[in-house]
Amino acid sequence: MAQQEDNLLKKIISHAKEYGFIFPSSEIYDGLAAAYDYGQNGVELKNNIKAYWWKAMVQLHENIVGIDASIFMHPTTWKASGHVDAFNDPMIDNKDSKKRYRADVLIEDHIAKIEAKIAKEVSKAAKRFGDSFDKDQFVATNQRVLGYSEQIDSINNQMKTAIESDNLSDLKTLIEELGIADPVSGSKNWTDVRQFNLMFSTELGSLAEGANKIYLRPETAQGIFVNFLNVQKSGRMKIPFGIAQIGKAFRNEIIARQFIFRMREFEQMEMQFFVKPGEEIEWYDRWKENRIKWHKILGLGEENYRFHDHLNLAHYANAACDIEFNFPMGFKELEGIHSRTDFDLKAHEEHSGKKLQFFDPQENKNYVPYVVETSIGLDRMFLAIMSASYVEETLEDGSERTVMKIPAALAPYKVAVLPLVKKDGLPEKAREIIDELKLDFNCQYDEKDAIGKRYRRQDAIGTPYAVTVDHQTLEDNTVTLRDRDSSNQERIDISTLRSRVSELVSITRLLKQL
RNA sequence: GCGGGAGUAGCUCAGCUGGUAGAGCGACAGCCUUCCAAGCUGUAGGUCGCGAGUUCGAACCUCGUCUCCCGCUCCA
Repeated sequence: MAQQEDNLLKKIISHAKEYGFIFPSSEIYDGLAAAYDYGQNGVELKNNIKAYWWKAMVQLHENIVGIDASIFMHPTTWKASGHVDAFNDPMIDNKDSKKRYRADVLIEDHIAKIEAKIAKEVSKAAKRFGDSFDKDQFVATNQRVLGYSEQIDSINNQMKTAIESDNLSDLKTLIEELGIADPVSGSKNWTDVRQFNLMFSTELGSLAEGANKIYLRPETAQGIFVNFLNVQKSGRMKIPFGIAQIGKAFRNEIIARQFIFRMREFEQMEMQFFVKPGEEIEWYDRWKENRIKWHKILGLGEENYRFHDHLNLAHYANAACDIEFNFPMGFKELEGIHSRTDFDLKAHEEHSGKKLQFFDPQENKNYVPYVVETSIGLDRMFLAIMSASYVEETLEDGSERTVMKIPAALAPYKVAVLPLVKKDGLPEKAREIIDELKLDFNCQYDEKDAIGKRYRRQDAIGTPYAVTVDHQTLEDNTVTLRDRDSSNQERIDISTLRSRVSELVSITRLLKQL
């Protein structure tokens, strides 16, 4: 089974390349790890996904508006958001077990062991002294406990100094002096401590001396938070309201793999919804429901989705879950829905000195709104659609076809117009038809090779409908409309073609179900 | 970053003990053909991932390097 799934991912990667969906970045130079380019068909699919999301969020909600914030942001943004501290981890590897640990966590675990010793002393003493036991006094006077406490303080100080001054070799020395062993193997054979900063940085300003270090945003959310007041004031928005954004984000992942699932440059579709404090859980639940519906309407299979509730919440959240999708490599995060409390806006208030509050006329008071976030990885959504759509079918006559059953509304091309043969005026008639259709739909024209082969080509890129012009067309102005998934054909009048196709492939049809 | 596997035409792969680089499919042009990868003719496309070394001679042997896949790790 696992092997089958691996094969599926491989097949999708290979199909994506062969049919112009996704190419490895700078491939002629051997590629660049974990960077991919969207090709001629990929970009169409990607744009359609964006359109479906944007319409569902912005167009359908009168209290949600969009923005497009800059990728570069003031460096203080990332101090406020916590990324400068939290995205900066000192890591150390054990050479024997090949396990990697955060150096500070190893030291903290060691401290926890000493604390456990103190606790043991305390409980022993408590037994000895019975009811007359004064814990605070014991801790303050017992020589052994005092010794442990001193150890802890000393280790903490050394660790803090080392981390704050970015002195990684001191950190390693500390680990060695404490005799910290790999919890798995017991080995003390450590590599040097290395800093992993997940944010990409660059210099702003052309002169190196005057240059300021700035970061490529590791998430799009902060662009929304810093514009909270701008949008609220200029758009006369009233709580509850949302701000949506589609844009690139960058993370220098230690390991970026699994095709476009984890890339260092990726695109997010995020919506931050600002609510009255105390109502956030109610809205969190509503957005969970709304978002899963958005996914299921696409028809990729309801069994391919599940919620995963977070038990360990991030520092800013009071509720969080993922919508997971059944990718070829198993169920993995596709979208996150987080109740971020007022953490971000408050942090930006503190760092900027600006009030980021909403005056509630009903309550007649100001407050910092709470935030419910929905954040979906566009590239992951792309992969989800590719993997759920890829089908190898054996036909009745025993031949095989590979068909991308991409939801019609998202397919790169909506219609292929095909003259049955390349003579008798059929190509001319087909051109007439496509000239009309291309005003509304992304169309393809193809007259090369036998008709069956042309159908298969369209199947491979997921074109949901094919219009075939035959000799009867010249007589009565009718064509056949072939359905990609069933291969069934219906004969319809050319004059009804546009409305018929529109009905089948429009995003509107999906939106109505939301 | 560590360990394992792999890299030859657009794709799937063959290529013997080191001796001038191959097939099928696909692509392109044309012929033929009235509905699901038919047939015929022709064409294009590879310094065998890259770089060094050994050798008279390297796709093949050695070393290095890059990229991809799997596992570990990480994942706001």
